[in-house]
Amino acid sequence: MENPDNPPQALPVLPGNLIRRLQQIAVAIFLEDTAKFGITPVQYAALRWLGNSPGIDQRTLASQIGLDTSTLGGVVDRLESRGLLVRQASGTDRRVKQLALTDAGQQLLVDMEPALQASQQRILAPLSAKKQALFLTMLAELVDKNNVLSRAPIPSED
Amino acid sequence: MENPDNPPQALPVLPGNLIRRLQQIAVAIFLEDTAKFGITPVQYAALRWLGNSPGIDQRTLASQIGLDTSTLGGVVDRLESRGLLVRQASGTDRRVKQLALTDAGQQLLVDMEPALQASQQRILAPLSAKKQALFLTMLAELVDKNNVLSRAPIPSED
DNA sequence: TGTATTTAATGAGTATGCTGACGATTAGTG
DNA sequence: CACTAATCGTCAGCATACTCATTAAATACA
Repeated sequence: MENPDNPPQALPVLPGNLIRRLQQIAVAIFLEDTAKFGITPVQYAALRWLGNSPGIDQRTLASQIGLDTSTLGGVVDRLESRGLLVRQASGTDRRVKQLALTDAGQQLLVDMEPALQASQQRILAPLSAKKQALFLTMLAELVDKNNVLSRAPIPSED
Repeated sequence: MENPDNPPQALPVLPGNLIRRLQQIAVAIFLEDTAKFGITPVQYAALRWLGNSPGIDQRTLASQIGLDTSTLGGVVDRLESRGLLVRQASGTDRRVKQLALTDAGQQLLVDMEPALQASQQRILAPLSAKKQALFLTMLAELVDKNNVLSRAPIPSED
Protein backbone atom coordinates (compact mmCIF):
# COMPACT_ATOMS: atom_id res chain seq x y z
CA MET A 1 0.00 0.00 0.00
CA GLU A 2 1.13 3.53 -0.69
CA ASN A 3 3.66 2.21 -3.15
CA PRO A 4 4.74 5.30 -5.09
CA ASP A 5 4.65 3.27 -8.30
CA ASN A 6 0.92 2.80 -7.92
CA PRO A 7 -1.73 5.40 -7.21
CA PRO A 8 -3.56 4.97 -3.92
CA GLN A 9 -6.66 3.90 -5.85
CA ALA A 10 -6.88 2.54 -9.36
CA LEU A 11 -8.85 4.73 -11.71
CA PRO A 12 -11.63 2.20 -12.27
CA VAL A 13 -12.51 2.34 -8.59
CA LEU A 14 -12.79 6.08 -8.16
CA PRO A 15 -16.43 7.00 -7.49
CA GLY A 16 -16.49 9.77 -10.07
CA ASN A 17 -15.20 7.47 -12.74
CA LEU A 18 -17.70 4.74 -11.91
CA ILE A 19 -20.54 7.24 -11.98
CA ARG A 20 -19.42 8.53 -15.37
CA ARG A 21 -19.30 4.99 -16.73
CA LEU A 22 -22.73 4.12 -15.35
CA GLN A 23 -24.18 7.23 -16.96
CA GLN A 24 -22.70 6.19 -20.32
CA ILE A 25 -24.22 2.74 -19.85
CA ALA A 26 -27.62 4.08 -18.83
CA VAL A 27 -27.72 6.31 -21.91
CA ALA A 28 -26.69 3.45 -24.18
CA ILE A 29 -29.41 1.18 -22.79
CA PHE A 30 -32.04 3.90 -23.06
CA LEU A 31 -31.13 4.65 -26.67
CA GLU A 32 -31.12 0.99 -27.56
CA ASP A 33 -34.48 0.18 -26.01
CA THR A 34 -36.22 3.29 -27.32
CA ALA A 35 -34.39 3.47 -30.66
CA LYS A 36 -37.49 3.52 -32.82
CA PHE A 37 -38.69 6.73 -31.18
CA GLY A 38 -35.49 8.68 -31.79
CA ILE A 39 -35.62 10.38 -28.38
CA THR A 40 -32.69 11.03 -26.05
CA PRO A 41 -32.87 10.68 -22.26
CA VAL A 42 -32.88 14.42 -21.73
CA GLN A 43 -35.51 14.98 -24.39
CA TYR A 44 -37.62 12.33 -22.70
CA ALA A 45 -37.20 14.01 -19.32
CA ALA A 46 -38.35 17.32 -20.78
CA LEU A 47 -41.39 15.79 -22.50
CA ARG A 48 -42.41 13.80 -19.46
CA TRP A 49 -42.15 16.67 -17.04
CA LEU A 50 -44.01 18.89 -19.45
CA GLY A 51 -46.77 16.29 -19.72
CA ASN A 52 -47.45 16.71 -16.01
CA SER A 53 -46.96 20.48 -15.94
CA PRO A 54 -48.28 21.94 -19.19
CA GLY A 55 -47.81 25.66 -19.69
CA ILE A 56 -44.68 26.06 -17.60
CA ASP A 57 -41.93 28.32 -18.89
CA GLN A 58 -38.47 27.26 -20.03
CA ARG A 59 -36.69 28.43 -16.93
CA THR A 60 -38.94 26.42 -14.63
CA LEU A 61 -38.70 23.32 -16.79
CA ALA A 62 -34.92 23.64 -16.91
CA SER A 63 -34.63 23.82 -13.14
CA GLN A 64 -37.05 20.94 -12.58
CA ILE A 65 -35.11 18.50 -14.73
CA GLY A 66 -31.71 19.82 -13.68
CA LEU A 67 -30.50 21.70 -16.73
CA ASP A 68 -29.29 25.24 -17.27
CA THR A 69 -31.46 27.39 -19.50
CA SER A 70 -29.01 27.40 -22.39
CA THR A 71 -28.97 23.63 -22.66
CA LEU A 72 -32.73 23.39 -22.34
CA GLY A 73 -33.13 25.99 -25.08
CA GLY A 74 -31.46 23.64 -27.54
CA VAL A 75 -33.45 20.65 -26.33
CA VAL A 76 -36.71 22.57 -26.77
CA ASP A 77 -35.60 23.70 -30.23
CA ARG A 78 -35.23 20.11 -31.37
CA LEU A 79 -38.48 18.92 -29.81
CA GLU A 80 -40.35 21.86 -31.26
CA SER A 81 -38.98 21.28 -34.75
CA ARG A 82 -40.23 17.71 -34.52
CA GLY A 83 -43.68 18.90 -33.53
CA LEU A 84 -43.64 17.28 -30.10
CA LEU A 85 -44.20 20.51 -28.18
CA VAL A 86 -45.16 24.11 -28.81
CA ARG A 87 -43.46 27.23 -27.53
CA GLN A 88 -45.52 30.37 -27.23
CA ALA A 89 -44.94 33.75 -25.68
CA SER A 90 -46.87 34.37 -22.50
CA GLY A 91 -49.67 36.90 -22.73
CA THR A 92 -48.86 38.46 -19.38
CA ASP A 93 -45.05 38.51 -19.60
CA ARG A 94 -43.58 38.72 -23.04
CA ARG A 95 -40.15 37.57 -21.86
CA VAL A 96 -41.57 34.16 -21.00
CA LYS A 97 -42.01 31.31 -23.45
CA GLN A 98 -44.64 28.87 -22.27
CA LEU A 99 -44.32 25.24 -23.29
CA ALA A 100 -46.92 22.55 -23.87
CA LEU A 101 -46.97 19.10 -25.43
CA THR A 102 -48.69 18.65 -28.76
CA ASP A 103 -50.98 15.67 -29.31
CA ALA A 104 -48.04 13.97 -30.98
CA GLY A 105 -45.94 14.63 -27.90
CA GLN A 106 -48.62 13.21 -25.61
CA GLN A 107 -48.97 10.16 -27.80
CA LEU A 108 -45.23 9.63 -27.89
CA LEU A 109 -45.09 9.44 -24.09
CA VAL A 110 -47.80 6.79 -24.11
CA ASP A 111 -46.17 4.78 -26.90
CA MET A 112 -42.74 4.93 -25.28
CA GLU A 113 -43.80 3.79 -21.83
CA PRO A 114 -43.15 0.04 -22.24
CA ALA A 115 -39.73 0.56 -23.78
CA LEU A 116 -38.87 3.14 -21.15
CA GLN A 117 -39.78 0.81 -18.31
CA ALA A 118 -37.79 -1.98 -19.90
CA SER A 119 -34.72 0.24 -20.19
CA GLN A 120 -34.93 1.41 -16.59
CA GLN A 121 -35.17 -2.16 -15.37
CA ARG A 122 -32.32 -3.26 -17.57
CA ILE A 123 -29.98 -0.68 -16.06
CA LEU A 124 -30.41 -2.21 -12.59
CA ALA A 125 -30.90 -5.80 -13.75
CA PRO A 126 -27.45 -7.04 -12.65
CA LEU A 127 -28.44 -6.43 -9.01
CA SER A 128 -30.87 -8.56 -7.02
CA ALA A 129 -34.28 -7.06 -6.34
CA LYS A 130 -33.29 -6.23 -2.79
CA LYS A 131 -30.05 -4.58 -3.88
CA GLN A 132 -31.85 -2.64 -6.59
CA ALA A 133 -34.11 -1.02 -4.02
CA LEU A 134 -31.15 -0.28 -1.78
CA PHE A 135 -29.13 1.19 -4.62
CA LEU A 136 -32.00 3.42 -5.72
CA THR A 137 -32.48 4.66 -2.18
CA MET A 138 -28.83 5.59 -1.79
CA LEU A 139 -28.74 7.09 -5.27
CA ALA A 140 -31.70 9.30 -4.45
CA GLU A 141 -30.12 10.25 -1.13
CA LEU A 142 -26.87 11.28 -2.80
CA VAL A 143 -28.65 13.32 -5.45
CA ASP A 144 -30.93 14.96 -2.92
CA LYS A 145 -28.27 15.89 -0.38
CA ASN A 146 -25.69 16.92 -2.95
CA ASN A 147 -28.21 18.76 -5.06
CA VAL A 148 -27.06 22.22 -4.05
CA LEU A 149 -23.55 21.39 -5.21
CA SER A 150 -24.71 20.76 -8.76
CA ARG A 151 -24.26 23.51 -11.26
CA ALA A 152 -27.96 23.23 -12.16
CA PRO A 153 -29.54 22.45 -8.78
CA ILE A 154 -33.17 21.44 -8.57
CA PRO A 155 -34.98 23.85 -6.23
CA SER A 156 -36.65 22.38 -3.17
CA GLU A 157 -40.43 22.14 -3.24
CA ASP A 158 -41.50 24.73 -0.74
CA MET B 1 -51.82 3.20 -8.20
CA GLU B 2 -51.84 3.10 -11.98
CA ASN B 3 -53.94 6.22 -12.06
CA PRO B 4 -53.89 7.25 -15.72
CA ASP B 5 -53.52 10.88 -14.74
CA ASN B 6 -50.15 10.16 -13.20
CA PRO B 7 -47.24 8.32 -14.72
CA PRO B 8 -46.35 5.03 -13.00
CA GLN B 9 -43.21 6.66 -11.64
CA ALA B 10 -42.35 10.29 -11.22
CA LEU B 11 -39.41 11.43 -13.29
CA PRO B 12 -37.15 12.18 -10.31
CA VAL B 13 -37.27 8.52 -9.28
CA LEU B 14 -36.35 6.93 -12.60
CA PRO B 15 -32.92 5.32 -12.28
CA GLY B 16 -31.62 6.84 -15.50
CA ASN B 17 -32.57 10.29 -14.37
CA LEU B 18 -30.97 9.87 -10.94
CA ILE B 19 -27.78 8.59 -12.53
CA ARG B 20 -27.65 11.57 -14.89
CA ARG B 21 -28.12 13.94 -11.96
CA LEU B 22 -25.43 12.27 -9.88
CA GLN B 23 -23.03 12.49 -12.80
CA GLN B 24 -23.70 16.22 -13.07
CA ILE B 25 -23.10 16.57 -9.34
CA ALA B 26 -19.89 14.53 -9.42
CA VAL B 27 -18.51 16.67 -12.25
CA ALA B 28 -19.45 19.87 -10.44
CA ILE B 29 -17.72 18.74 -7.24
CA PHE B 30 -14.62 17.63 -9.13
CA LEU B 31 -14.36 20.93 -10.99
CA GLU B 32 -14.87 22.90 -7.80
CA ASP B 33 -12.28 21.03 -5.75
CA THR B 34 -9.67 20.94 -8.53
CA ALA B 35 -10.46 24.34 -10.03
CA LYS B 36 -6.94 25.73 -9.78
CA PHE B 37 -5.62 22.98 -12.04
CA GLY B 38 -8.09 23.55 -14.86
CA ILE B 39 -8.52 19.85 -15.53
CA THR B 40 -11.78 18.06 -16.34
CA PRO B 41 -12.71 14.62 -15.00
CA VAL B 42 -12.11 12.97 -18.36
CA GLN B 43 -8.79 14.73 -18.84
CA TYR B 44 -7.78 13.55 -15.40
CA ALA B 45 -8.76 9.98 -16.22
CA ALA B 46 -6.63 10.08 -19.36
CA LEU B 47 -3.60 11.53 -17.57
CA ARG B 48 -3.85 9.13 -14.67
CA TRP B 49 -4.18 6.04 -16.81
CA LEU B 50 -1.34 7.22 -18.98
CA GLY B 51 0.80 7.70 -15.92
CA ASN B 52 0.55 3.99 -15.20
CA SER B 53 0.82 2.87 -18.81
CA PRO B 54 3.23 5.18 -20.64
CA GLY B 55 3.66 4.59 -24.34
CA ILE B 56 0.23 3.15 -25.03
CA ASP B 57 -1.58 4.21 -28.18
CA GLN B 58 -4.73 6.29 -28.39
CA ARG B 59 -7.02 3.40 -29.19
CA THR B 60 -5.91 1.45 -26.13
CA LEU B 61 -6.16 4.45 -23.84
CA ALA B 62 -9.63 5.24 -25.17
CA SER B 63 -10.89 1.75 -24.48
CA GLN B 64 -9.33 1.63 -21.01
CA ILE B 65 -11.06 4.75 -19.80
CA GLY B 66 -14.29 4.05 -21.68
CA LEU B 67 -14.23 6.56 -24.49
CA ASP B 68 -14.52 6.21 -28.24
CA THR B 69 -11.44 7.17 -30.23
CA SER B 70 -13.01 10.32 -31.63
CA THR B 71 -13.69 11.77 -28.21
CA LEU B 72 -10.29 10.80 -26.89
CA GLY B 73 -8.66 12.46 -29.90
CA GLY B 74 -10.04 15.80 -28.78
CA VAL B 75 -9.08 15.20 -25.15
CA VAL B 76 -5.51 14.37 -26.18
CA ASP B 77 -5.40 17.47 -28.39
CA ARG B 78 -6.15 19.69 -25.44
CA LEU B 79 -3.75 17.95 -23.08
CA GLU B 80 -1.01 18.03 -25.70
CA SER B 81 -1.49 21.72 -26.38
CA ARG B 82 -1.08 22.35 -22.66
CA GLY B 83 2.14 20.37 -22.62
CA LEU B 84 0.88 17.68 -20.26
CA LEU B 85 1.52 14.79 -22.64
CA VAL B 86 3.30 14.08 -25.90
CA ARG B 87 1.97 12.27 -28.94
CA GLN B 88 4.43 10.64 -31.26
CA ALA B 89 4.13 8.28 -34.18
CA SER B 90 5.23 4.73 -33.46
CA GLY B 91 8.41 3.63 -35.17
CA THR B 92 7.10 0.20 -36.02
CA ASP B 93 3.56 1.11 -37.07
CA ARG B 94 3.06 4.51 -38.56
CA ARG B 95 -0.70 4.38 -38.02
CA VAL B 96 -0.21 4.40 -34.27
CA LYS B 97 0.29 7.48 -32.10
CA GLN B 98 2.01 6.66 -28.84
CA LEU B 99 1.26 8.76 -25.79
CA ALA B 100 3.32 9.61 -22.73
CA LEU B 101 3.10 12.11 -19.90
CA THR B 102 5.51 15.00 -19.84
CA ASP B 103 7.24 15.98 -16.62
CA ALA B 104 4.58 18.64 -16.23
CA GLY B 105 1.89 16.00 -16.64
CA GLN B 106 3.54 13.77 -14.03
CA GLN B 107 3.83 16.67 -11.63
CA LEU B 108 0.22 17.67 -12.16
CA LEU B 109 -0.96 14.24 -11.07
CA VAL B 110 1.07 14.53 -7.89
CA ASP B 111 -0.10 18.05 -7.16
CA MET B 112 -3.74 17.21 -7.79
CA GLU B 113 -3.90 14.15 -5.59
CA PRO B 114 -5.16 15.82 -2.38
CA ALA B 115 -7.87 17.78 -4.16
CA LEU B 116 -8.86 14.71 -6.12
CA GLN B 117 -9.23 12.60 -2.99
CA ALA B 118 -11.24 15.34 -1.33
CA SER B 119 -13.61 15.54 -4.29
CA GLN B 120 -14.15 11.80 -4.41
CA GLN B 121 -14.96 11.73 -0.73
CA ARG B 122 -17.28 14.68 -1.03
CA ILE B 123 -19.38 12.94 -3.67
CA LEU B 124 -20.20 10.13 -1.27
CA ALA B 125 -20.14 12.20 1.91
CA PRO B 126 -23.94 12.25 2.43
CA LEU B 127 -23.87 8.50 3.07
CA SER B 128 -22.56 6.81 6.20
CA ALA B 129 -19.22 5.03 5.89
CA LYS B 130 -20.94 1.67 5.74
CA LYS B 131 -23.36 2.83 3.08
CA GLN B 132 -20.55 4.39 1.05
CA ALA B 133 -18.79 1.04 0.80
CA LEU B 134 -22.03 -0.67 -0.11
CA PHE B 135 -22.87 1.93 -2.73
CA LEU B 136 -19.44 1.66 -4.32
CA THR B 137 -19.69 -2.10 -4.45
CA MET B 138 -23.04 -2.01 -6.19
CA LEU B 139 -21.89 0.77 -8.51
CA ALA B 140 -18.88 -1.28 -9.55
CA GLU B 141 -21.08 -4.34 -10.01
CA LEU B 142 -23.48 -2.45 -12.28
CA VAL B 143 -20.68 -1.00 -14.37
CA ASP B 144 -18.89 -4.31 -14.63
CA LYS B 145 -21.88 -6.42 -15.57
CA ASN B 146 -23.43 -3.84 -17.88
CA ASN B 147 -20.11 -2.96 -19.44
CA VAL B 148 -20.77 -4.74 -22.72
CA LEU B 149 -23.96 -2.72 -23.18
CA SER B 150 -22.06 0.56 -23.18
CA ARG B 151 -21.25 2.13 -26.49
CA ALA B 152 -17.59 2.33 -25.46
CA PRO B 153 -17.16 -0.89 -23.48
CA ILE B 154 -13.98 -1.49 -21.51
CA PRO B 155 -12.41 -4.75 -22.68
CA SER B 156 -11.93 -7.49 -20.10
CA GLU B 157 -8.41 -8.15 -18.88
CA ASP B 158 -7.60 -11.50 -20.40
C1' DT C 1 -42.34 59.42 -14.24
C1' DG C 2 -37.91 57.90 -15.15
C1' DT C 3 -34.02 55.27 -14.10
C1' DA C 4 -31.88 51.16 -12.08
C1' DT C 5 -32.22 46.52 -11.17
C1' DT C 6 -33.84 42.11 -12.07
C1' DT C 7 -35.41 38.50 -14.99
C1' DA C 8 -36.29 35.25 -19.38
C1' DA C 9 -34.41 33.68 -23.26
C1' DT C 10 -30.74 33.43 -26.51
C1' DG C 11 -25.93 33.27 -28.47
C1' DA C 12 -20.88 32.46 -28.38
C1' DG C 13 -17.42 29.61 -26.64
C1' DT C 14 -15.65 25.23 -24.69
C1' DA C 15 -15.78 20.27 -23.58
C1' DT C 16 -17.61 15.67 -23.43
C1' DG C 17 -19.61 11.64 -26.08
C1' DC C 18 -21.57 9.24 -29.80
C1' DT C 19 -21.97 7.55 -35.08
C1' DG C 20 -20.41 7.02 -39.61
C1' DA C 21 -17.13 8.04 -43.20
C1' DC C 22 -12.51 8.71 -44.67
C1' DG C 23 -7.33 8.35 -45.77
C1' DA C 24 -3.19 6.12 -44.56
C1' DT C 25 -1.04 2.06 -43.31
C1' DT C 26 -0.48 -2.68 -42.16
C1' DA C 27 -1.65 -7.56 -42.31
C1' DG C 28 -3.54 -11.54 -44.56
C1' DT C 29 -4.40 -14.36 -48.69
C1' DG C 30 -4.08 -16.41 -53.28
C1' DC D 1 3.81 -10.04 -55.34
C1' DA D 2 -0.72 -8.09 -55.96
C1' DC D 3 -5.19 -7.68 -53.94
C1' DT D 4 -8.14 -7.53 -50.17
C1' DA D 5 -9.01 -7.09 -44.99
C1' DA D 6 -8.49 -4.97 -41.06
C1' DT D 7 -6.77 -1.25 -38.16
C1' DC D 8 -5.50 3.60 -36.41
C1' DG D 9 -6.40 8.14 -36.25
C1' DT D 10 -9.16 11.96 -37.82
C1' DC D 11 -13.16 14.57 -39.49
C1' DA D 12 -18.03 15.97 -39.94
C1' DG D 13 -22.30 15.93 -37.73
C1' DC D 14 -25.27 15.81 -33.78
C1' DA D 15 -26.66 16.26 -28.82
C1' DT D 16 -25.80 17.22 -24.08
C1' DA D 17 -23.88 20.53 -20.54
C1' DC D 18 -21.62 24.35 -18.71
C1' DT D 19 -20.15 29.70 -18.36
C1' DC D 20 -20.50 34.31 -19.58
C1' DA D 21 -22.38 38.08 -22.28
C1' DT D 22 -26.31 40.18 -24.42
C1' DT D 23 -31.01 41.60 -25.54
C1' DA D 24 -35.61 42.49 -24.35
C1' DA D 25 -38.98 43.04 -21.05
C1' DA D 26 -40.83 43.69 -16.43
C1' DT D 27 -40.34 45.40 -11.76
C1' DA D 28 -38.53 48.42 -7.99
C1' DC D 29 -37.52 52.63 -6.42
C1' DA D 30 -36.39 57.57 -6.13
